[in-house]
Amino acid sequence: MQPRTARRASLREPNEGTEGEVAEFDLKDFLPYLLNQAAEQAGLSFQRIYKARYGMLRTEWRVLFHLGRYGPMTAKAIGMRTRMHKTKISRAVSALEARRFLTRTQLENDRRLERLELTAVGRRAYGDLSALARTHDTELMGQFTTEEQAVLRRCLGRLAGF
Amino acid sequence: MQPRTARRASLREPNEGTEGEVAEFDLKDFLPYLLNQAAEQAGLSFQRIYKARYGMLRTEWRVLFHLGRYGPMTAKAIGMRTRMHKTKISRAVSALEARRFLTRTQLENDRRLERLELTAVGRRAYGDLSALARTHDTELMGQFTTEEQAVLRRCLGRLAGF
DNA sequence: ATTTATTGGTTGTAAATGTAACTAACAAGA
DNA sequence: TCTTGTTAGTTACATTTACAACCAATAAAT
Repeated sequence: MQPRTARRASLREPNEGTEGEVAEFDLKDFLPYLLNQAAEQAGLSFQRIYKARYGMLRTEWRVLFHLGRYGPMTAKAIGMRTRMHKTKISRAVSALEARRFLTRTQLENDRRLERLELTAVGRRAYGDLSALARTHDTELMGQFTTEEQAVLRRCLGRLAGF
Repeated sequence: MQPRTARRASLREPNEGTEGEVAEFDLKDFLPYLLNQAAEQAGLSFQRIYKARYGMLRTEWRVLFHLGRYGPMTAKAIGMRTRMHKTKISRAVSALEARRFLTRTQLENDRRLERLELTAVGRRAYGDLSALARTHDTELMGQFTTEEQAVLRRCLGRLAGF
């Protein structure tokens, strides 16, 4: 059920300008793609650490980090800082609570809110992971010059909307 | 069931050095986080386009792009170029085939392989989307100076492992 | 030839995510 | 007070993804 001539399909015919004319641009030149690939690669080794060491998800690590770095706050506050969706936060908080990394306390003045606060265990995990994060960051950045680092941070911050 | 004194929990006590000493570093300074946020933001508007206009997923857009840009090739070849896992590619190819964006042809010399090739419809979608992608890229990059753009591309490429 | 390994690709299942609908608490208006 | 509307957070369900097991074709080894 194949075309009669076994025409050994040529798999590399570079296909210039499908629609007719313009200079082709590569996927590697497409900023969103580049960013995605870079983010994926850069996050990988650290992701493995908090996953293996504490069985944590990225969302959980982020929540832990926020509470460790900025002190007790509500889920809503975390949401505003990280732009994580509230359902993600809700689940991350539940998971962290289940592992005794944090406690919730309903606020008296508004019982919809709860103050989230790390336990001693949670603080220890935060200390451990944030130190590793810093190291990881230093390693990643180490391959660039000081100027490159500055540009990189500035541009990424801008793109991220900070 | 609350502590006796309604101690109006203070939600902002900046928490200096949980473990004791070191200068704190912010999540915004953590490269993987920055990259993720930037990638998410940068991809958003374009993602909406291919989703709304062609009901496509990111994986599908990538496969479409590869075939459109580099011509017919096997799933394996796409995998090597994009570092997408083979299951993702497999499903993306199925979806694109179902929508008549591509055809598969078993290769004669090795019947495990199939040559994937865009149909006219697929090529039209590719033309449309890649033009939009280029525009989107230009807009994103437009906010930076030429030097910044160069640095950004170089650093991201390095981080991505290209 | 007949195992044995490898490779390209698919499928099944569990985990993770997005989205919408929901609950409870507060707030405003009448 | 009694709607009506908002807000913080949770839950349910559908979609995506990850990971492992799988199948069929080829290649290598005996």
